[in-house]
Amino acid sequence: MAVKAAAHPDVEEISLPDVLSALSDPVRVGLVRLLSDGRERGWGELRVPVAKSTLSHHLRVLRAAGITRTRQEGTRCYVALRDADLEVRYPGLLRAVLSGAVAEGVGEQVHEVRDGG
Amino acid sequence: MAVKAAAHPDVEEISLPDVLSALSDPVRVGLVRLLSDGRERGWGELRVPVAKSTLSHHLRVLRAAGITRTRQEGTRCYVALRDADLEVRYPGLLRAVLSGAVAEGVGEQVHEVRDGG
DNA sequence: TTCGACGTTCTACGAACATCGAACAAAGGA
DNA sequence: TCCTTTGTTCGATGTTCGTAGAACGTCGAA
Repeated sequence: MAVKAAAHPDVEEISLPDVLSALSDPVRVGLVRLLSDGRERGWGELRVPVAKSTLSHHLRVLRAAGITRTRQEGTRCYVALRDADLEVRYPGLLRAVLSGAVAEGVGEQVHEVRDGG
Repeated sequence: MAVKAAAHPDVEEISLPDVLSALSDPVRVGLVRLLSDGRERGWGELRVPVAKSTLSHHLRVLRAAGITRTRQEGTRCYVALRDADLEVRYPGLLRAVLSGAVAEGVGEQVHEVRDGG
């Protein structure tokens, strides 16, 4: 199914090992970096050097860990960071991870593409 | 060898994915929680519900990730948290992880044992 | 209805991981 | 020297993960 009622854990259900495990993959960290400005992205805007099934897998892991939220609009899906929820659950964690990732260049393989880019 | 020149990465060599991956295991989080008061522990003081080879493995992962430091004294080994190094490398990360772990009870399977306890 | 675009799921595979038991090596004491 | 203690390493096992290709389902347009 192109559009599915993606399972998003409630804030209370987010688990620390799941979050850290999800963030231990450079591709997923790159996605989080891209989304860290708070703007939502369509999946077509994501440029990741993996097959689309693999990207779907990574986005599912992020979603299941409670790190991102997916919204459907017609056939297209949009993904956004759940930064507020994460801040409530793990204050300071996201910022610490992001600044570390930027400093080390983790996730630079993930890029963004403008419409028609 | 009971005593080995354990490989500790330099502060500059610590990698974020390695750190997050190391912290995504509840047993290792429990060890970090135990050490989070800054006190050094002898391995005999660590009560973990795993075989000693498994404990050795977990401590090696933590050491290789740069999270802990191991010191040898005779036949015994002592382990301590590299909290200062981690704070330099990833400011706020350790505290965020620890408070989340405490809130969720992650790593409670790891206990401490006093001499003769 | 037919077609194309989009994302999910299935299946498969190699790599990495957590775990254990057993064998091994080094330091200290009897 | 022999033995105990302590921690490492090896071999084996079952699981999970990252990855990809192929098939499928859904939506919108023609």
